[in-house]
Formats: sequence, structure tokens, C-alpha cells
Amino acid sequence: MIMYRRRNLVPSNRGSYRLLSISSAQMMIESPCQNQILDQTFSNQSIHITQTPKSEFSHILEPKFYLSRLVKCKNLSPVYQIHAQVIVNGLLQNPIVTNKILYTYTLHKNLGNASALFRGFSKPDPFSWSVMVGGYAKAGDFMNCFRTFKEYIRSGIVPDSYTLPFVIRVCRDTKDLQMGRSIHNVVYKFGWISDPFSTATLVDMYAKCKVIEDATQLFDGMLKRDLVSWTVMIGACTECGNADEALVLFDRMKAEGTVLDKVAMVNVVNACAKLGVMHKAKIVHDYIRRTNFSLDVILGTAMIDMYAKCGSVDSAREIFDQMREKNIISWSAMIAAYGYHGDGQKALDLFNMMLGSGILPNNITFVSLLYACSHSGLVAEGLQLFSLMQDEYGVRPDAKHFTCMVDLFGRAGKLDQALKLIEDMSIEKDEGLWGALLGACRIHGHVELAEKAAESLIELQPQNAGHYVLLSNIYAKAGRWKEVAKVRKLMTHQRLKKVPGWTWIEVDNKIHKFSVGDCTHPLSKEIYEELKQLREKVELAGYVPDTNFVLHDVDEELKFGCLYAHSERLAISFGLISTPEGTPIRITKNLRVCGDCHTFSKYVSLITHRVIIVRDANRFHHFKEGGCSCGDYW
DNA sequence: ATAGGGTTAG
Repeated sequence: MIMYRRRNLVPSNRGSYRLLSISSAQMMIESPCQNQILDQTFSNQSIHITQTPKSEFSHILEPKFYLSRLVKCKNLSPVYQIHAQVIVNGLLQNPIVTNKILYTYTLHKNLGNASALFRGFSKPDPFSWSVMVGGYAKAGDFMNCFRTFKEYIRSGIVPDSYTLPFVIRVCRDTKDLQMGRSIHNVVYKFGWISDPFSTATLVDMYAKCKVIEDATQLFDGMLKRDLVSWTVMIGACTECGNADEALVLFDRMKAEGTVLDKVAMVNVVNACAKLGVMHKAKIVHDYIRRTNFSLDVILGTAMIDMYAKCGSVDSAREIFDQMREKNIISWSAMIAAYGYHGDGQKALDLFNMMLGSGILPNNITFVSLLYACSHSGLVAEGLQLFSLMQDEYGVRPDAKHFTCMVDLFGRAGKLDQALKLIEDMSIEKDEGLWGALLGACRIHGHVELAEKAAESLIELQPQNAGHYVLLSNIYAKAGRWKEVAKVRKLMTHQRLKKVPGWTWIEVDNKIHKFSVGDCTHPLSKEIYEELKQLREKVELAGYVPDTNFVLHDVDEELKFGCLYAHSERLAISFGLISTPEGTPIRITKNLRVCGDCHTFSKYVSLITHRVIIVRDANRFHHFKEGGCSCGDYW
């Protein structure tokens, strides 16, 4: 005699039953099969049942039997089968089995079945709660995730710490700092603060919400730091603009004897990329070599980016060629590397190679490509790519693509086309776009258009003092002193001040940092002298400060004294001078002013072998002595 | 049986 409630299983054909729904299955808990063992074969969610002597099928009453089968489920349909089988065999009372089914539903993002099953639990244990909260988080249903979490906390049962990382991650992904802080309180209240999982996730959450102070405080207070905590903190420093500190942590971590894994290394590599210091990049690469990591896609791609941003596109390419597996991100990173090193043709060649290997470009690939074109003066190619991406690859241009195109036209002196593009575009215009237009106006002295761009920038970022200064300079050049006064007054009124720029010099693998007028560095006298000499050489070589360059930031120039804001031209002049043989002198100027997002040159670097690298908004342009590889628009 | 950290653009 079979003891389950047959009405919950619908007969599909003779001796065969189908599990109707999870809620009807719940009812089966009350009447498990006790006396009979059922031999079952399954197809299409149907259970074929024949009665067999108990001894031959005792294994199907073992929880282990179901657990191992649940783990192997690649999709939902075998899960239904197993679920039905569990019901029929009366194993739904076993919390381990039932929770595993619950977990398997959430793993396949079927929260409907999971919650139906969950609701039938008279006393969900912490495991069940955790699986539900995590399930909603994985499925991207953040509302229900938080709701379930609250219910869990209020349910009165003593919670364990497994649920926390789920909800904290949701706060991180949604950048919901307020919720994150309140979860932090819960963590504290239940004494989970000593749990490295919860704490590491909180550190990560604070970092991604850009509150490095809270991240640091938590990390410093940790009693035990494991590999992940260190990794998260290294990433946090980089994320919040302190890559220097990230590398200090890397050293501390090694000193404590922690062995880094690939994920940790990716974070260290990112710190180097952000810093842009070749010396550090080499140390990190050495470490990676010594530890014999295979270059997987992610680590390899991160290293391509690191070498490219540290100025060596060749080393980047070496890594690229060494990688066995490459995905679209690796290709895009390498294309971008050529782009910001001013080698647009190589970027295009690589793109064609990529297409040849059957990899489809995405929106980011096209950003890198268009960038490469604009910075190499490849106007026709850029235009062609811009239509190709839409017609051939169905990539809708976003603000970044338009920005590249405006830059492409602008640098090539085709301001009217740039303007037309902006006027015709239907998507929202962001600060990058106006910045690109302003950059073009600066080069070509288009005052009215620059005024429009600067005004739009101020409208978008009213707190960015740099925009006001630019606008005021535009008015000053046009002799519109009333407007100048108005803008300056507006600035004072809003208590806006420009953040001073800083400069760093790398000599013999050592970094020397100083800000304008700062003489605290022991070698600052020599540094200023070097800059002075460079300027003299530049002028001897025929460089004349361009007084027609109407829209530059006068304050900025005054500050830096020896270097011009218009560093692109300066770099060409630099190309005519030589550097002391054998001494790697790299002078890097960083106009890091108020998040200045235009195409102003952000760095000028001078390297041995008479190669000049201009770093412009994170991109590099190479100039070799006696020539310029960047097209004719310079 | 369940939990934390990774790549391109900006």
C-alpha cells in the first residue's frame, strides 16, 4: 500500500506520476512512504513507479543518494525529478536534503519554486534562511533579498553569519551606502565583526562606495587578516585613488608570509597600472614569474593593461602573445594600449586579427578603436569604424563613442563636423563630450563654441572649479571682463577653489613627488633646475609659447612655470632635444585638477633613447626624435 | 548542505 497522497501527483500514464507544483508537494511531508520502496525511472518530470522489495533499493532512501545527484544537476528538470522522488520516498523531512533542493532551485535562479518550498517549512533553519537571502541576491531581486533578510533577523532564531556577505554584496553592487551601514550595524550587533567573511565584504563595500576611511578602519581593526581581506584592501586603496598604499600593503602582506594567489595578484597589478610606474610593474611581474602562476585570461589582461599604462606597449604585447586564452577583454585591452600609445595603425591591425580569430567586438572594443583613431589622426578610418560598429555589429554608440568622434573631428580641425555630430545625437550629452569639444576649441581657438561647452560643463558639474576657471579665461581672452568678474564671483560665492596640481619625477627608479611651489623635497632645487633647463632647451630648439592658443588655463600655466598646459606641442619640441645618455630621467607632470576631464595633457614624460611620451588623460603618445608618429594634426 | 576578493572604456 502506497502511503503518499496520490492527488498531489497527477497520473500521466499507467504507473506514472507528475509532480504538479511545489506547494502540492509540500503536503506530501505529512504522509511519507514508509513501508514500500519505489523503483522509479524518470522522464519529463514524470515518475514511473513500480513496487519492489525493500532490500534491493535501500540506497534510494539514503540522503547521500539525493545530495550527490542534486549537485550534478545542470538544469532544472532533473531537479524536479529528484524533488518528486524525495517526496515520494518520504525524505522531505530531512532538512539536509530539503535544504539542498532549496539551494539547487536558487542556484538555477528559480526563486518561485524556492520560495514556495521555503514557505512550507514550519521552522526554517539558518541554512534555509541564508539560501533564500542568497538566492534572491544571485537572481538580482534585491528587494526580496532585503525583505527576507529582515524577516530572518526578526524571526527570533539565532542567526549565523553566512547570510551577511550576500546582503553586503547587494549593497556594494547597488552602491547603497546607507543600507550598507545599517547592515554593518547588524554585523556588529550579532558579534560577526570578527568573521573574516563579513568584514572583508564590508571593506569591499565601503571601498566601492568610495568611503576609504571606513574601509581602512575596518581593515585595521581586523584581528586576523586572511588572503581575501588583504586582497580586498589592496583593491580598496586602488579604487579610492591610493595605488601607492596598495603596493605598501602588497609588501606588508608578503612580509607577513601570506602567499598571494591569482586574484590577489590581479589587484596588485591593477594598482601598478593606476600608478603607472614601470619600476613597480617589473617587481610585480617578477613576483608573478617566481610564483609560477599560469597567465590566465584575467591576470594576463590585467598585465597587458599594467604594462601599457606604465609606458611599455611592447611588454604589453609580449604578455598578450604569451596568453593561451584570450577573450574580448584581452583583445580590447591590447587595442586600447596601441591606441593610447599613439599607434592607431597597430590598433586597427590587431582589430582585424581579432575578427579573423572569430571574436566579436563589443562596445568597449569600439571605444578603444575610435580612441586610437582620434589620437592617431585616422579620421577616415574612425568614421568607417563608427558606421561599421552600428551596421555590422549592432553596437549602439553611447556617449563615449560620440566623445571619441568629437575628439576625432576636433583634433583634425573639423569643428563643424564635431558640432553637427553633437547636435544630431539623441542620447544625453555628458561632461566627457563637452570636454572633448572644449579641447577641440582650445586647439583651434573657437571662442563661442568653447563658451558653450564650458557652460554646459558647469551645468553638469557645478562643483568643478576647473570649469569656471576655463570659462573665465575664455571671457578674458575675448575681452569680456564683465563676464570674467561674474564667473569669478560665482566661484567665490560657491566657495570653489582649484585643487593644486602635483608633479612627480621618477629618477633611477625612485619617485619624487612635489606640488607647485613646494620646496620640501630634498632635491627640489635640482628638480626645478632640470625643468628650467628643459624649457631653455625647448626654446632654443625653436619652441615659442603659443599666444594664439587662446583658451588654455592661465592659472595652470603659471603654476607649473616651466611646463605649458599645451604639452602636446611642447613634447614635439622635446623631441628635438636629447637626454643624458644612460640616465633614465622621466619627468611626469600631472595636471590632476578638479577631475579635469578634457583632453588636456595630463602627463608629460621624458624617457631615454630620445623618445617622448605624452600621457594625455591616461593615454600615451610616443614621439621619436625627428618625427612624430601621431599623425599630422600635431 | 550555505558565505568574502579578479580583466578592457569611464
